[in-house]
Amino acid sequence: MAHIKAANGRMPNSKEVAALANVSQATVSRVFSGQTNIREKTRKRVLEAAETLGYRPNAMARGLTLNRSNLIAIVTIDVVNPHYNAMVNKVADRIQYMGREPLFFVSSKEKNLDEILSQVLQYRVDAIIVLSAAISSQMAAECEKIQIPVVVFNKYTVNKNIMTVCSDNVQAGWLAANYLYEKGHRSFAFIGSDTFLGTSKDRLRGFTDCLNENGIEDCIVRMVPYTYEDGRKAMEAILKDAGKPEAVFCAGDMLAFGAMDFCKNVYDLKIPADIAIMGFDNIDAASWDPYFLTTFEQQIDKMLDTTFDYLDKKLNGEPASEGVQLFECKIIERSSV
Amino acid sequence: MAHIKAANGRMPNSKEVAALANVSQATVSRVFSGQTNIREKTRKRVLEAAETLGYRPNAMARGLTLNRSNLIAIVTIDVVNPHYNAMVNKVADRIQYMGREPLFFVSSKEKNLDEILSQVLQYRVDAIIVLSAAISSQMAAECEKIQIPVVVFNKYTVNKNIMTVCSDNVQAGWLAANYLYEKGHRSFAFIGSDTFLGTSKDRLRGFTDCLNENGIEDCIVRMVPYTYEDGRKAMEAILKDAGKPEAVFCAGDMLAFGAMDFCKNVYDLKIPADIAIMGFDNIDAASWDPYFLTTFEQQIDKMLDTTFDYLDKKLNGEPASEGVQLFECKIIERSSV
DNA sequence: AAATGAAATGAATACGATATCATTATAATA
DNA sequence: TATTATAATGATATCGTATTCATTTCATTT
Repeated sequence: MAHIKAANGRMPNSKEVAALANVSQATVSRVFSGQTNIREKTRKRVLEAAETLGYRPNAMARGLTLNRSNLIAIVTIDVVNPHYNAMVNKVADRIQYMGREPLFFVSSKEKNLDEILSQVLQYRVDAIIVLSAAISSQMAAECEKIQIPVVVFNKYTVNKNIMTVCSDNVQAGWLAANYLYEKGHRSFAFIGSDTFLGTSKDRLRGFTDCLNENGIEDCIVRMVPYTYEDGRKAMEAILKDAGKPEAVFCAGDMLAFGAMDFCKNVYDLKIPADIAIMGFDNIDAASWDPYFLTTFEQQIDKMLDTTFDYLDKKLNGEPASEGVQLFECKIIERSSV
Repeated sequence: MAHIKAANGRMPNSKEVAALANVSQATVSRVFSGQTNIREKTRKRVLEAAETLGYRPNAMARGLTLNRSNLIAIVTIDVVNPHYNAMVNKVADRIQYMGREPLFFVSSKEKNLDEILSQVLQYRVDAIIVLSAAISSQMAAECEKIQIPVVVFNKYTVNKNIMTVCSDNVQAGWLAANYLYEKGHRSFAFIGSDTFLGTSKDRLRGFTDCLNENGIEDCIVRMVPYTYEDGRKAMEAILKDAGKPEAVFCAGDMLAFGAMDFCKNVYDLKIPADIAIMGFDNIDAASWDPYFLTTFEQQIDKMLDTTFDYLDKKLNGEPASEGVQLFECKIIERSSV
């Protein structure tokens, strides 16, 4: 069925469809914007003409008149992290599920977030979801002014006026220490990631808080980037400089894998007999044979529910309250502790 | 610095900026579209006014007049696969690097590709990059008609008129068999993924071709989804049903990991002494201690170069030839063979 | 068949930018 | 200073849709 007749490398517009269907442009518009007051006969004629010409409504023109783009911006950071990537995918899925399209913005070291948001705003997106990055209060104010809802996901922001959906990292850190302490460990190390610095710091704070409560003041701390290699190196540094701790808490499974492999294969330590290791995120590989890592699981789906409930309300003009929503992380017990 | 004065939840437009700066709207437009013929004094005045009002050009209005959106669509499939995710990230990066924005479309089982492309076209994207999915020739024809360049990445398509950038999977399969044969192996199995069925089939074809050339007719074949678990199960089935082959070629590292772990931990086989295993993609984990997997590396960066060279040319109106571009895969030798 | 109200359609305009063409200001030359 | 040539700016049409308001068509009732 050769249904393409667009003349000159341009897509046909509603006017041309109207001409072919012998109706006004307004009628075509009504058919495609799902209005009800259209005679069935007319609607059919219009749809046929559109099919013949290969017509598709122009989203930009529509956006211009409606003053909304049907786009939702996802602002991410540039990092290879299975857990993070999976999260991004889920967010994109949800956006599509609500009938909108995800517009992607990756913030690198060069471009700071404000610069990027400035770009984002050019597209008159319906909403903005920022993953693991901090938004300036100035930019937040601007978004509020022009009524673009913003959700900051997985990054604790102080601003009371924007929606923040985040795991309770401080609590998780505390739980980790508590769990390890109760298992009988008395000397500790922490490997965090400066790629997710805020998150790592929170986890570390909860971790040391709990240790302090139990009268333990010392905790070896290494902050490194976020790769397997970094986990190995951090572990090496810990073992060399400070001697073997009884338990290591890693703010990321990949770091934990590196640490585990280094302990096992270089220092010939048995896990958990000689040293206990705990991770974070529960990525797929955490349940694989060589690791079977005790780790934390974030309630991503619940967090997404909250995020999109909020956005749905906001985008429908219903009231919705901002503020920080914290979600508990759960320990997944395996055999590395 | 309170620089936001947008009145009523609407962003200011160029007219308002013009009024404040005492120039015509056209002049504001010229300043923001980077024209040169503007007196420095005027430009400064305009920029100040814009800053005061928090003005940002409306990308939809601009797109409407220019008849291009500055958006490039990335059409992906919904799958958790580190290698695939990394690829998607890289594509997004490149799009941003060329000054455009990536618009995401995830094609699931429910929505077929044509339906999605129909959506895509509404946004009048400048170009479309389809990852690991097949585009119908009808849709390809339509895109060509309206002059939207399309690149199909990592999925072999027959259509001669659209640009296809793909690893040479048949050759890679052949190379795998050849490599294993030369290492002395004489009985083989293949684990492929029906998530990436076309790719797997090509690799299998090359694999068996080479085996046949060496007088080997038998090859156990399992096609499964794409997870670690699937790799385990496939391996289990192979060992149970067909007995232990000397070498297994997996069309994906995750499958290989599952297969390896099953061999090691359930059947107590030594790798590579008892059984050789070869993977595909060279994801990060392939170089980790527990696996150290011999695998293939795709020349993603070169493929992206080709992709974006093509797009750059097309988008600048320069001639560029379509067709299939195949890229060799390289064996990364480690210790699983 | 005429009158009435509701439903369907058309005409005109707004949305916010770019680009063309006309006009004015500026600089360069005689 | 008068005369050009050129640079800078302004006025206006245009892009493709949605929407308001006016008008026509249709079905229903009398």
